[in-house]
Order: sequence, then C-alpha cells, then structure tokens
Amino acid sequence: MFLEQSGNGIGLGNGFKSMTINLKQLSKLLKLSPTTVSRALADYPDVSAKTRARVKQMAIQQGYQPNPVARRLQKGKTETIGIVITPEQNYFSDTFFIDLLSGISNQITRAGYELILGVASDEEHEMQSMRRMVEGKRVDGMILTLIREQDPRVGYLLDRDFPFVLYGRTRETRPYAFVDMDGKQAFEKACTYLAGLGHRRIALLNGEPGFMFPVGCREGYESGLFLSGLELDPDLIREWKHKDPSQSSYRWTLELFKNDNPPTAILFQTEAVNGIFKGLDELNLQPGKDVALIGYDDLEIARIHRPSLSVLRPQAKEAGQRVVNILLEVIKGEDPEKFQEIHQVEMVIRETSLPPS
Amino acid sequence: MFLEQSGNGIGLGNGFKSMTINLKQLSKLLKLSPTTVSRALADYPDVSAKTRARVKQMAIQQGYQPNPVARRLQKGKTETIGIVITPEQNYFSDTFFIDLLSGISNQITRAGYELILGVASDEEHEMQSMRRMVEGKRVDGMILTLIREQDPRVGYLLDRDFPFVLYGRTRETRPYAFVDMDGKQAFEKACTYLAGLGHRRIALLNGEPGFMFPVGCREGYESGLFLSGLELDPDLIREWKHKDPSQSSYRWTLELFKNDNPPTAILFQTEAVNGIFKGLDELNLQPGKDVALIGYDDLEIARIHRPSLSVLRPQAKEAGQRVVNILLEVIKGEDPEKFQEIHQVEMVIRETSLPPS
DNA sequence: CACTTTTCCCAAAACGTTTTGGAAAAAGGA
DNA sequence: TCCTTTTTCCAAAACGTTTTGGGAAAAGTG
Repeated sequence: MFLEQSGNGIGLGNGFKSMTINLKQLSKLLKLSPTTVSRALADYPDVSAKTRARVKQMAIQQGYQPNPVARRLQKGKTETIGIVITPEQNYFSDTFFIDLLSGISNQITRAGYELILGVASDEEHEMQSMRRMVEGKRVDGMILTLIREQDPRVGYLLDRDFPFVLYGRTRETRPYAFVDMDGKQAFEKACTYLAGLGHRRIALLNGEPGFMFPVGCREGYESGLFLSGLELDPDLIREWKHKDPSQSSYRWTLELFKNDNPPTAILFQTEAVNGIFKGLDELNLQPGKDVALIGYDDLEIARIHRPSLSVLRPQAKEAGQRVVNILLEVIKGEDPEKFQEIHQVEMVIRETSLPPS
Repeated sequence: MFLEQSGNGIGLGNGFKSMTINLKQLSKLLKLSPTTVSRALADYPDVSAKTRARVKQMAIQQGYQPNPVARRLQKGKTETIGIVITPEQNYFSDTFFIDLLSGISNQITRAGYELILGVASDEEHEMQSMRRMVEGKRVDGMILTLIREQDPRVGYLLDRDFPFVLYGRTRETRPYAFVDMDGKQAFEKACTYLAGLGHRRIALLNGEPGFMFPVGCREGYESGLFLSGLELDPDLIREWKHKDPSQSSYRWTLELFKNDNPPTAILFQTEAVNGIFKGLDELNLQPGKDVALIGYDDLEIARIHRPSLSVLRPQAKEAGQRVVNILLEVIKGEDPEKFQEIHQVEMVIRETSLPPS
C-alpha cells in the first residue's frame, strides 16, 4: 500500500535483492517529510524528542541506512581515504605493516570512512595511483608510508594543499603532519644498553639509503656510541638492500667478521634477521652467545627463534590509529603543522643481548 | 567571463585548491549542453564526429574528469569492490598474499573501479566488516580469501544474491564463482615425484583443519601415495596451527622423527618452513640431504635458503586478476556458475628434492 | 488580548552526473 | 515541393541525500 513509487530493489543488473529502504520511503512510512527524518537521525535540535525517538525506532526496525554515495555527493566529501603500498619493498614482512594497516583500518571504519587501497609495483606507479585518487576526486586525504628522503609525493600534495599524513618523515622544509617512530632514540637506547653490558665493537646493519627510516637509526647509533664514549668505526656500518634483505644482510654479516677486530654486537632491522642468522651460522658463531643482537621491529621470527631475539618494538597499531585521527583533523581544516608526533619505541630484552663473552 | 556560477574550488573545509572543472563548466566553455558533452565523452553515436573530437580535446585540455561520486549515484553502482583480510592468520607471509592483492588491485584500477579494504581481527569482525560493506551499499561485489570448510560468509552472500568471488572453495552445494589453485594436483605431483626418486616414507605437514586449502593438499598427497603404490601411514601426517606456523611445525617435525621408521621426505606449506628447518637442525638432519623437502608457495625464504627449497608455485598475481575479471562479470549479471576456475600449480625443483640417501 | 519568541516541521534547492524523450535541422525520396 | 527519414543536439528528470530558508503552531510575555 505504501511505497508505490521509486522502484527499489532492482538496483544492480544482477538479481541482488536490495532489502534496503531509502529516505523517501522511510519518511512516507512515518508520515513525515524527508527533511525531518534526515534531521531527526542527525540529532538536529529542531526536531522534537518524541518524533526523533519515533524516527530512530522506525529506522532501526526498517534497517534504514543512508546511501553513502548520495550523502557524499551532497556533502561534497568522499568520506574515503587512500593509501598506496608497494610490494617490491619487502614491506609486508610479517606483522609490522599489517599491524599498522589494522590500526588505520579500524579507526577509519570507526569514523564511518572508507579505506581505498592501491598496490603499485614501483615509484612511478605509486605516484600514478596516488594521482588517480587525488585528481580523480576519489579520496579526501592520503596516508603515505615508507617515506624516502626526497619524496616527490609530499611535494605534490603540499603543492595542491591536499590533506595527507605521513607515517615517517622526509626532507621537506614546508610543514606537514606526520607520525613517526623515534628510531633515533630507540637505536641510541639499544646502543648504550649494549655498551653498558661491556660491548665495545657494536656494528650497525642498517636499511637502504634513500629511505628515511635508516637515517634516524644511524643518528641514534652514532649518538649512542658517543654517549658511551665509543669511537665510530665506518667499517662497522653496512646497509642491506630492500629488494632482498636476507641475501644482502647475509653477505654483509660475513664481511663484518672479516674485520681484524670484529663486532661483538649488531644492531639491525629485524627484517634482515634471516640473513644475519645464516651468516653467523656459517661463521660458527652463536647468536646471543658469541654475538649480541638487537633488532628493530618485533616480528614473529624474533619471538619464536631460540635464542629469542631482543628487539625494539614500535607500537604499529597505535601509530596507525593516530595517523587516521590526525588525517581526519587535517581534512576538517586543522593546520597540519600542529600534528607532528614522534612515538617512543619500547625495548624488549630477550635472549640475544648478553654481555660479550 | 565564463564560469560565473557554481562556486567551484572550495570543495572541502580545508584550502584544497580544486583545480578541477565540472561538466557544467566544461559544457559552457564549449557552448554545448551538458547532455551533449557527457554523451560525446561516452562515445554515443548521436553526437557528430566533429563535436565529439572538439569535446574530447577540450576535456583533455581542461583536465576534466567526471566526478565519480556523482556518476555512482546516477548509475546506481558504487564502482567499488570490497575485501576483508585478517592479520591473525599469518596470511601476509611474504610475497604470496601481496602478489594476489597486487593482481586484484591492478585489475580493479584498470576497470575504473575502487578496492576498499577491511582489516578484521577475528571471524566475527570479518563478518561485521563485510556486512557493513554489503548492507551499507558501499560495494558492488566482494572478494573472499582464506576460505574455511564451513564458511558463513558464502551462505550470507548467496542468501542475498550479492555478487562475490572466492579465492578458494568451500563446502556449499549452491553454485558460486571461484578461482582456486589445484592444490590436489600439486601435492599429487610432488608426492609422485618424490616417490619416483625412491622415497618410501613421505610425510605431510599440513595446514590447520577448518580451512579449505589443506583439504586439497591432503587429497593430492593421498592420491600421490596411491598412484605410487605406497601405503598411507597416519603417523606421517601432522597439522600445524595458523596462529604460530613456525612453532607448531617445529614441534611436529621433532615428533615425526621419533617414529621407528621416520620419513625421508616432507611435504608442507612453505609458511611452516622455519619450524621445519629448526627442527631438522636440532635433529642434526640436513635439509635436502637427509630429508627431502617440497613446500607449497614460493616465498623469499625458499629462494634464498641454502640449500634452496623446491616448491610448488601458485601464480598468485594471475589468480588475482582472474578473480576481478570474474567478479566484474558476475556484477554485470552473468551466472556465477559459469566461473569456476581451477588453476594449475607449477613445481619448481631446486636443491631440497634429492633421492633418499 | 496582542505581540513576541520558541518549537517543530517542511518545500525546494543543491551536489554532478547520466538517461529519457523529444525537437529542430539537415538530408533523402517522391 | 512536400513528406519522410536521419542526424544532431538538448531540456528535464532522476539518483538519494543534506542544507537552506522559511512558516505555522504553540508557548511565553506584557
């Protein structure tokens, strides 16, 4: 008897039985105008408490949910934020990135937003994918990860005042919003800890230059050495490659111990641990016993290996949530400069950080 | 002089300088109606070749891109497809899943669609996230991965005729579209290969029951044994846990060799390789030399380990692309029953598949 | 009672497209 | 020339919301 108009239920070409009701139908059911129903659901003060309750109850009973596409058009917002990931960089190593993504996703959902994902095979496609999102008006804001020292994405977004937040930092003088882990403080802490145990030859097997995160790690390493009264020896610093962390770190491990005065401890990103273990094994050195190890990131391998690996543990999930909350503020129009967070990194001492033998 | 109306360029609350032009403005520039411009760009035959060319050129020059939100509202489609992933299951292990996702993402972009991602911590949230996408009219179709034997998601989507495609299969009598790897054929091939080398005691370290993919693996294993005239020995079959593949497979490896008549070869999912290597090491057994190994999935560790691991290699990227192409057909209204694909799995012989010593 | 204020509701416009259903102009046919 | 067909274009409606700008009724005030 009602609902004679607006042939609903045959939305798509296929037979999807849309059992959904729209605003007009709902308002007819309530004998109210669409305006009032809309405003009742949005808790506007100019609709009486009684009708508001009535509207809300009927909405629940009918399972009404406003069509997000229509709302987006009217509001001039996509209620969507974008992220582009690159598989080539071994970034999905175990739990770290997925934890970050998990924090991001949950917070986005909580805000009623959507997360759209791009997967790009290289830097060029990464930029292309982002431009499609931005220029195609598909997102209200962008989240950037795995930041490079010179990162064209940041300049691009700054140039058009498009809202974005970095997980990480870059070399850029204009202010922007970011959430970063205090890699410097973390490596400083790990380095002074090892020095405190009596280690005098501490090596750094760092991430690939060009990316920003190894920069902080190195600063912390150098600062840790200095605070502990140790000399910096360039022979104790090596960099593994993103393309194959295990292979390159394996080779550098072997090389580090060709040194006349080899290290008694190594700091590194946990991503590279397989290669280090393999190298040490080949050299008949026992991890933890003959060489102390502290990795950055608490991956599964770190926990299950025997001896278990001491690590620096960033709170990826929390960081992801912060990134989203900040981005939502920036989208609202807040000044990005106000949102520059550096999160502390916890050190988890397990079995590979003993004094030198 | 033109463009006096519709204050463009101040879309969002922030200062994003939208340098975009909309259809109305473009049509005014061309001294044509929006209708004609829209139809020209969509290659309708009822607009002359001359004006069509003129329109297209101006569109490019002005950088016009139709607002996707407005198009979606009018077309009654979201041009979006959804996927929900669960981090708890160690699914992001290395390159496999990201390859699948990469294939999915690229194909979706090519179709002008969007991929929205949900991250759920458990089965309940997984369902919740999917329902939000489906009932909230946020997607036109769903992609499901990591399928369980009894998977409520499939029944849910079938019940409401909502378009979806599985990567994998489930126990469900009603027809549905899927792309699956031929795990059975793969394990059969690996098993007969090992038997052909002279192995008589071949173990299976399989994935956790409840999920669908170990079912095919086991079938192939049993069939391979049968074809090779070998007896099935239940003592040679063990199952690792998704929560910690390494730890559980480590324990099962030790147990397998407590057998009076231990295996000379092991078939398994590469995900569990760390635990197996560790177990063999502890037993002073050399992988490849004392025990032949073939893993399912070609992860980085398989390639870089010495000896390198022989593997069964599914073409994840291609599968991802097929999943999307099929889903787009199903969304168009094609019968899902027509799209049931089982992809062959390649065997890559490396160094861990030698005859028994 | 007359006037003002507050409460509660709604019609119409707007968001930017695509589709519908012509209509005018040009071309073809007798 | 007159009628029919084809070509080329366009005004208006529609998609489903939210927002704007009132307006009628109720309540308060003197």
